[in-house]
Amino acid sequence: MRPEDKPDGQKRSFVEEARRAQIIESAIGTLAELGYTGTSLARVAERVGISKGVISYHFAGKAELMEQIVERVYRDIAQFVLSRLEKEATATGALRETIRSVAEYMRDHRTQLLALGEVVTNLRTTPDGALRYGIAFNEPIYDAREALFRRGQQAGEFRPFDARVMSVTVQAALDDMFAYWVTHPGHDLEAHAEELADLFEHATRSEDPGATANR
Amino acid sequence: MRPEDKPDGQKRSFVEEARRAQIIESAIGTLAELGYTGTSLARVAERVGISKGVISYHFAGKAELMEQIVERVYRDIAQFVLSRLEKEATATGALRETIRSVAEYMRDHRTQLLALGEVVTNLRTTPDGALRYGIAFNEPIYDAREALFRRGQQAGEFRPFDARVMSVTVQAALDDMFAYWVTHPGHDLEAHAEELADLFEHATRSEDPGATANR
DNA sequence: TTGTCTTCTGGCCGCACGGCCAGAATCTAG
DNA sequence: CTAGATTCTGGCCGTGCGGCCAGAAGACAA
Repeated sequence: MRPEDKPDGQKRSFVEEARRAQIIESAIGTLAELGYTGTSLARVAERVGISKGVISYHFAGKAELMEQIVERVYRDIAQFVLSRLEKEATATGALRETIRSVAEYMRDHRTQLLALGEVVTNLRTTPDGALRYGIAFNEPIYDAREALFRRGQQAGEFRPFDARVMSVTVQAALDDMFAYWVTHPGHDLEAHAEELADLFEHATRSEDPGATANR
Repeated sequence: MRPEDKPDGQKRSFVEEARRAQIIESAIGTLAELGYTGTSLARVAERVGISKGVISYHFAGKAELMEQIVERVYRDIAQFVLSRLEKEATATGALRETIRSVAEYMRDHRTQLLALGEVVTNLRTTPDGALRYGIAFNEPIYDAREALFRRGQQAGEFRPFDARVMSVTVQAALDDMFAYWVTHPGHDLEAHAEELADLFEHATRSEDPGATANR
């Protein structure tokens, strides 16, 4: 019996889990180098040094492999950033720390994030051609950040603005900071992040400097 | 002799140009609906109601067809936005008008911009797997907007900030405004654009309100 | 050592793709 | 009307893909 046919989830052997991780990492590397179109099961297998059939043995198909990549990378970055935010009391500080921590994660996980981008913008599972993830994929991020902005507005730290638009824009700024850094290897990622933090501090802060308490 | 073998460019017959345009439009529609992977020459031909070979007759290959799409859409939007900017005297006004005009273009050219995005993020012509366009594609936009920001800074309208980061971020905000609108059909694009204009006005304006003249 | 369960190999299958071409159809100039 | 140029058809070709499987190889408990 092939293990990927199991109902869902529990009790995978250690060896099996190791193989799955190995294949996932190979797929991540291939995605980052050759893009989604260039990532065939044959190439992923070759990079590990195994036969192509092993992937079919451990994963239900190419789609499941891709989804595992998204799940793993997404969970990882979310955990990293959220753990950093716990220490921040003010909304202003949390916003700046969001940008800093994301930049730091990008610096140390370039390959994973490139792969994530490839899958999110290309994987289609339904026959109608709709993207499996797409932008809607960011919705949980938008929601969380929106809540942060509202808190800052109620505390008087932030001026009144559309929290949803601000959330979307922050995410866009972070995504393109990454994309720009990837294509400009000499670019100073840290400085870019600080510049972004300043940018959004100016964009969000209350017009009246004295109104720090709740009005 | 096949017309696509001509040295480059001039004297294409009217009929031929019409066919090329027809095929390009079909490709744009297909890209917008089914994405890059789903856009085969067969499907593009089917949508026009012609044989697949006609595309090979009028274009050197799939890559040339895709490049023609980019060239056409890119030139169109650039012309639209630049014509709007001519009327603006101040850097602040030009920034706001940039955002407004791009949003208006998006509203009226949804399909074209979807297709442009598909090609830019997927077309690879070199065997090493590098993207044909990628983010570097935005470089002329960055340069022009950077010049605008510097002018505003010298005029005292804008605070000191990194003009390159601000340029990249404005473009990111516009791109994601489009992406968000595409996935949320009920979203108010115009309101989003105004919100963005406010956002960047706060982000860029000089700290000292009195310093409107050159210092 | 033997038997069973897990894991892997190597290769085959059908499919969709982009490219290509021989010849048919259509248009146009003389 | 005729001859040549332009445009199109329909189908064939090689390639690479994801999926699949029969049987070999390895791990391990009895």
